[in-house]
Amino acid sequence: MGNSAGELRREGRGSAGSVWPRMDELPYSVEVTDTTAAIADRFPNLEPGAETGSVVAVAGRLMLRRVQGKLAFGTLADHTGRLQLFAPSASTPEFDAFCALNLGDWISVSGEVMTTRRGELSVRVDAWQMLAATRRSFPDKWHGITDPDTRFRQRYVDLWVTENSRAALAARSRIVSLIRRFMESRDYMEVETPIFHPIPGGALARPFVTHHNALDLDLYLRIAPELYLKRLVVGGFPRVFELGRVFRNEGLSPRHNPEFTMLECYEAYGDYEVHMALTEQLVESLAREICGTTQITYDGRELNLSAPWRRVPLAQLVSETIGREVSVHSPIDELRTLCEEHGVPIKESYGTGKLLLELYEKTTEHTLWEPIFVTDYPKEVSPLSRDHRDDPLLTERFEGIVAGRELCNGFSELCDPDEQRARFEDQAAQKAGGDDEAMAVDEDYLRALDYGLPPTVGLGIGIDRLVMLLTDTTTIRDVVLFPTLRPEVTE
RNA sequence: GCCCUCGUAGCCAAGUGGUCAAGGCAGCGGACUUUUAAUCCGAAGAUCGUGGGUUCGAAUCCCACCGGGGGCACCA
Repeated sequence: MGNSAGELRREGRGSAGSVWPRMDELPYSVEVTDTTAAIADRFPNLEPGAETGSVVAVAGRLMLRRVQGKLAFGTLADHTGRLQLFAPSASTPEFDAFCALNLGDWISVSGEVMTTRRGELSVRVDAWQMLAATRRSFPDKWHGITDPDTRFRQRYVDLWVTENSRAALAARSRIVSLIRRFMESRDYMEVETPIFHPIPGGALARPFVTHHNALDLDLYLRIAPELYLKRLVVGGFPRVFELGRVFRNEGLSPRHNPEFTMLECYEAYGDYEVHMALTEQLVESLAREICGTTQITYDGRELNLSAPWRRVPLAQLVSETIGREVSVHSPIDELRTLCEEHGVPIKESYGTGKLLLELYEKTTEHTLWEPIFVTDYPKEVSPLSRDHRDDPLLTERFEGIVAGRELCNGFSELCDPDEQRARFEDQAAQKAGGDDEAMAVDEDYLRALDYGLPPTVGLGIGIDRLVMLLTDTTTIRDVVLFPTLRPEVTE
């Protein structure tokens, strides 16, 4: 593909000459009193031909322009919306230059708020100045950009011409802000733990590797903050959360970006029931704030996010799907046969827990639409979760599934250092056996557990997917400002 | 990584073997004092992603490469 940057061209400009504007003529600052939305809010019901006597100063980009000889109309866009500019030649300073503005130019305008004969709310251009010129032409003013590649690479243009883009990304910002407020209102303390990890841990995933020169040390970009956050609980902070980027060296898809944002939080003295309640309350409150309702539409289907959500053990769900009673206690050959029957690829090394999980993921997970907590995952596939109080082969772990996709993962935390060491060693053996995603033994984390981790529950929520859910978008690239792409080829 | 699919001017977009590759927007020149994607007139703008090949003839068919999208695999 070619270099698809906007065409570089700025000539003519009517009588204003070919070098206009000169960069040294552009202002260093400008007064702005109002956003376009604030003006629309303040004057909701003006009659046609009204004059308000109210003078405002607005700034943004000129998105449309309608010049008719001695009278010109413009449409100014800012981050809140659009507003018409009304420019009669008799009163507009440098009227010809105003008419010669290009679509996309940054300008500021001050003047009286009024309405036209047709009743359109406008600002009369009593004074104006250019703030920055576009020297590349803006996309088609009606069609915008349709090519996703161009949209993601030139997000700075996309945000102006694709309303959904701007709306989804603004919603993301608001969701992140609301999450912070929610957590703080429950006495959680926000912390920042390392992104460089000497031992990647806290999740099953392949990490990115980097290198520190002075220490001559390979470091890994974190795949999860989990183990550091639990060290902080050991350190005496009973409620901590981190809202930050994690990195996983995996394929890209409409639901995967190599760097994504995760909320992780830990609460001492609680078990997994506590965080199931927290999750459903958080999601419900976000839905109310962002969507105005808990009865949302996602990908064309209705979905009710109201708490409480169903809680169903994983083995029970699988049993319902395949019409046969199964559990981690089922004979391993029976589970292998069932996997085969359902077209689930398996490995010799899989125990009953892993086989059950595979069955669940391939046959059941995608069928779950309404929010549900799938609980009591096999110990074999949950190396950081605490044993289930009623069944030694299970853990007190849950995943929240919404619209057929995993939204979060949480569990009563494994506090027993000996048991944790055994689980780490089991993981390390799998890693030695060629599993790139298995965990390594983290001796310092084990030392922390030796000092005592109180009963604790932890939770991780994928923020990108949560934003997708609440903004009704089906591709993660629509909720990530600058999604990972191959570098553009430039000649 | 594998499979399918797409790539025509700054943007949108017709054209699927046959004269000099439609049209629109933006940009440029001109007309126009209440428009709403304003309208009208004029001129200009294209290595048809890149490189090979088949053919008398390729945007169109074949191969490779580059980039995108979808799916599979893996995960959140």
